[in-house]
Amino acid sequence: MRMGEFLTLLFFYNFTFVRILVVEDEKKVASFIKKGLEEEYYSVDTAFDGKEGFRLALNEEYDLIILDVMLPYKDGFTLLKELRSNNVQTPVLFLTAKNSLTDKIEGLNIGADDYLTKPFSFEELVARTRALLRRISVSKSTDLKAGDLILDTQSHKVIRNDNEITLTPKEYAILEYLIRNKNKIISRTILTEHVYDYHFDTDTNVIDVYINKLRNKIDKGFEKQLLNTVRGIGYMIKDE
Amino acid sequence: MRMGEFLTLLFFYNFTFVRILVVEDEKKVASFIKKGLEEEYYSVDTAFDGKEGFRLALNEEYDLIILDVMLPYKDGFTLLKELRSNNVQTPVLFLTAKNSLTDKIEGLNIGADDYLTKPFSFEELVARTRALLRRISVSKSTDLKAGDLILDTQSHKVIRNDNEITLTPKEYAILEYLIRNKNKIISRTILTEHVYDYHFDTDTNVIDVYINKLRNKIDKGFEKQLLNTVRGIGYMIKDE
DNA sequence: CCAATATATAACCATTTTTTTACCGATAAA
DNA sequence: TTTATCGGTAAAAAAATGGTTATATATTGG
Repeated sequence: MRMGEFLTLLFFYNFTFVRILVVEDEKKVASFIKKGLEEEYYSVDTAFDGKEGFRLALNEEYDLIILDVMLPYKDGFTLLKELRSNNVQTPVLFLTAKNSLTDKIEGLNIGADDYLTKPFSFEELVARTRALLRRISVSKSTDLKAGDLILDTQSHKVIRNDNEITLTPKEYAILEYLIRNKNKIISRTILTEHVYDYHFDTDTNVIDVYINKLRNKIDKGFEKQLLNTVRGIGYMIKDE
Repeated sequence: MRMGEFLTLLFFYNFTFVRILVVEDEKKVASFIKKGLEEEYYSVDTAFDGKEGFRLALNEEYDLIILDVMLPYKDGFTLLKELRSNNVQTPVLFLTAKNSLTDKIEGLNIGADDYLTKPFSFEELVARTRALLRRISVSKSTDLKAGDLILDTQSHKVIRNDNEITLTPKEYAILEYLIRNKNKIISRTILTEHVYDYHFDTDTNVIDVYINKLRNKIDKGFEKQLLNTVRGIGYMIKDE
């Protein structure tokens, strides 16, 4: 694989999902946020202490970090400072337990992009999240197209020939990746790696099976077949 | 004048702010309109480009939007279309720079309530503003609709197919929220947050149970199902 | 054309999510 | 006090999804 291709893949990998890291020691709160944000179609990781949060923020690529101030091992302020000094510029939304800290944050101005005082409404959290993501112009709201097929990234539905087709999450994930990389040959390995977290060889034919399911849903009965197989390699969605 | 009357007058003239958003990139024109309307006791916000206008219109609650057609970043037509698709039904008064566009507006009929061709007299603007506000305050119905279902926000009753259905308070609360946000996917988290005051995870299936109760009351026996489930996320009321 | 290999498809099952039913306690009405 | 209604819990039933496996079909090189 040439470097150019590799970079292209990385590029698309990052923009397919909007990734959010939640660093919060109260597991209930953490899983509540995770669940809620996932219902908004974000991809969410959680960390329960400062160290783990730091490790993840440093090694993975997130579009947003939601960060509790009070954390075991390493508090939010320190964590953020260390991230910034490691050149991690991911926007951060602070969660503060007490009102008293609010001024501190405003005063400190240590690079947090926004903050929220507990207890907060989930809707508010979503609003701030959207605002921050918009600010750095990460958006998942534009429709994707390939030929006469429209992929609605909001509702995860597909429209072709005026009728609406519902996709399952897995079907959607595969189709989205293929459309984002349309006119490029996508190998099964890459596709698997993207849709699953497998970073190793799996001798399974899930991808083939899902391609078949997708074909039944989006290509069946149409003149032009969007899902093309590239023998020996993988698949490609064509759109001139 | 009795005190009561006085208060009533005060109430109507001062305390019920009629909020108007002016989206206009020519700052001179914008501030001219703002100043003039404020002298008429309206509360006026301004935005100088389409994006900012969209943000404000979406997040604040205006009674009227005065919208220039030619705007940076996002033209007036697009802006309006996006607002409508986000269920913002605020009446819009268009400002068009050229006469030639006039017909277009009439033809397009994209949901503008009135328009004014530049240059206009301020008096004319005020007149149209009054007319629009009057029109909506008269026609303002307390009922909510989705398809052939009518939700009476006064009596908390529902009418579908000519027969009246009584809802319990909880049923009503859920249905009202869904209808107010119709054609949008509403996650269980958001729905729970609105119907209850929980701002944390509740590991319960009340929402599902109530959806079931609602379905029995409003969807049973009908061809078109209003309450759609979005697997893994929540529910949505559809109405095209 | 045949054997080898790759892909497509159908059937199937485990798991997860949603729907439905039954029931319980609190509160209001009779 | 008894009865009915409502809000909510819990668990069974039903449906959708994810994925495996087996088999059929297609493609390629020799």
